[in-house]
Amino acid sequence: MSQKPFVSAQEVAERAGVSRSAVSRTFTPGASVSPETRRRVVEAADALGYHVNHLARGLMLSESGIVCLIVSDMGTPYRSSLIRAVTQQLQDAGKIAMLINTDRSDGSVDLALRQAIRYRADASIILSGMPDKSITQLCLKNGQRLVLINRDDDQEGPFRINLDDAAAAGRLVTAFLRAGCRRLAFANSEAGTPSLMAREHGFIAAAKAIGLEVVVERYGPTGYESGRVLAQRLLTQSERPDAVFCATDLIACGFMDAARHQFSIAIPGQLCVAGFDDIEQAAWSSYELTTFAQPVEAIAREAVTWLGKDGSDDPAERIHSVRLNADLVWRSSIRGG
Amino acid sequence: MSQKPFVSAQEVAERAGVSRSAVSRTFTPGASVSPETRRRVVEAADALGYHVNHLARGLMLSESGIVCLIVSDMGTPYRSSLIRAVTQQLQDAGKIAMLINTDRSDGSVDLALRQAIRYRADASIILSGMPDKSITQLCLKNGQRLVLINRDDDQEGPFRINLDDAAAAGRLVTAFLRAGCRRLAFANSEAGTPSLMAREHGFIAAAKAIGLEVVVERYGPTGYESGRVLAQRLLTQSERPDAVFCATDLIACGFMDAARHQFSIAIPGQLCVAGFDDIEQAAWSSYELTTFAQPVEAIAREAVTWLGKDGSDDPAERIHSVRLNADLVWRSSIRGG
DNA sequence: TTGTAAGCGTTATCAG
DNA sequence: CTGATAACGCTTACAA
Repeated sequence: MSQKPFVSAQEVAERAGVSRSAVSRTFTPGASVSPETRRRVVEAADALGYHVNHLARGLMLSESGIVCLIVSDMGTPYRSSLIRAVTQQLQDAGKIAMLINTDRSDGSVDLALRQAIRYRADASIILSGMPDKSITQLCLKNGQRLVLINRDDDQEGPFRINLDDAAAAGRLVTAFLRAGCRRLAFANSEAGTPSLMAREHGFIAAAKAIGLEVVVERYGPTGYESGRVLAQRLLTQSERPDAVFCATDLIACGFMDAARHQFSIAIPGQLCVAGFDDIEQAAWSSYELTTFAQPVEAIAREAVTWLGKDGSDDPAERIHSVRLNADLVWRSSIRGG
Repeated sequence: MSQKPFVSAQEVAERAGVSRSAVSRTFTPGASVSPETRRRVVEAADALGYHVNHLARGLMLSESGIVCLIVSDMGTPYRSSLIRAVTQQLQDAGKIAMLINTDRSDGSVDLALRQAIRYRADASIILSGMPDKSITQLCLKNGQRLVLINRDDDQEGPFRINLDDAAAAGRLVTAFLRAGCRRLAFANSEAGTPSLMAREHGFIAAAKAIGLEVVVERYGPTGYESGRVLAQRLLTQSERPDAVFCATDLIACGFMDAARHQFSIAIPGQLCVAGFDDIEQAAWSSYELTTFAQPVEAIAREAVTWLGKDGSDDPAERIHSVRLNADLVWRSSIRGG
């Protein structure tokens, strides 16, 4: 077809009979253009189908409007709902999301961040995995802002959004106790991420505080199938637990399904179960799972607002981390309530 | 901090003691550079933390490497798994995905495509909603390639990937028949998208072909809750159906939950159920849902391969649409099998 | 308010 | 193989 498909400001200017800077100004929020000029420019632009080239604009402004989302397991309910919330809020803030899938390998987080730098993303938001400290520094040095969600790291540069996993897990012990449970168990994956481990440790600590032991089992990746296997292991022990805290809802769903259909255990009659994340499925009537809600909207808001703040603030004054609460959502997988 | 955060090829050239074109060539796949020059350039680049600016590169090549994904309801299992597959394959092909959330309103698909043009995306892949024909033309005129997934439209320009929904739905009638079912029902949402309607019509037509009527009910958006409401309506009728085809798995899950827990109907004993999509939850033991599998990997592959093809081919020879099969996945929500 | 001109960081072209 | 030079499309002083 045509060799030069995109319309440039130059062509609009010619058609409108003005200079190309007039065109530029027309599409720049805080610029002064006479109403008459603006009208003619807009008219010509519409007729020609002109759209400002954000690549070129980004080149000039050294602000691309691009924010990279670095994610693995994005098919998972919790992850995908977080992506939904973040993309929506970014768009509301006039930015746009680039999505990088890091399922392949662990080093791929570093590769993803390199990609973000190449596209001169204004920032990167990391939802999974953990970048090498050297890459983090590289990003920061390149003026890239970094947000870590539920990564619970102690690096200084990035903005960190975390949940109070341990505190939440602690509150659950009381709930189990009120339901008359005494033999507590914790079903975790082998992923060993900080938030997963915080839930485990918080639960154990709170139990120990009132003199109860917790049987801990860890297996596989963080998903439904692991929940089934964990049920296999925990429910065949001589002293069967009467309360299980699963590290995530997905694990809890697998656990409940195995408990009911394979071991014919009544929930919550003979066994109380809790999860974490409050994915959509937790509310389905096959589960009715009591769980802690990830405040996805709040997380997204925190991230986007922080990005919106002027980077030129005194770095010392800038907030570097925020801790949000995970509220307990009561459903019928725990007795009482 | 520093005012000019990003390192440019210029600086690398100076440090390496070569011209900037030498630097450019070093990072351009098919360019000729002497091993010695390359070594010095790479060394300098590493030391300085240089990364090619893809914004500028895109400006030059008029090929940004960006592909826009236009999606609504991305928190949904089927959508998110498709996003996962597409992003992965795009990355494997050396491209990168921009994700645009169109949950807000219907016109937002048009807005999204405008955004894609601004960032000079090489292509846009539309997973939900339908763009106005004028916008489609605008994209095509701007050299943007367009892929429509399961949009089942008859526009000429875009590449269309569709499932044979009607044929799949037809095969299901036979399956229900073999299970001894005679009172068929179809549970649909009110969304009325082409693929949803094709399933409905295909099912009705195949049933009529063997002399059976189908009770059709439509309600709300395409989700779990609608499935519950649809169960409410279909299972309280005087002649209760003994087989229900739900337009999507999400609807089917809601339907099954209501049927079992609210109406105490045994599945598949008293009622056979089928869905569409084969989301992860369909395999969970609370559902064991017989369903049609969306070939997400194949869809992603078709899309990305088509994008990879040289756009300069004779447009007449270029393939404009492909139709994939949805295989039936047998599970225990239908008797026999 | 408007136009002119410089520069952002690339890559392609073309001599050498 | 290498280096100078001209685009690419935009914004923004600066001068009119």
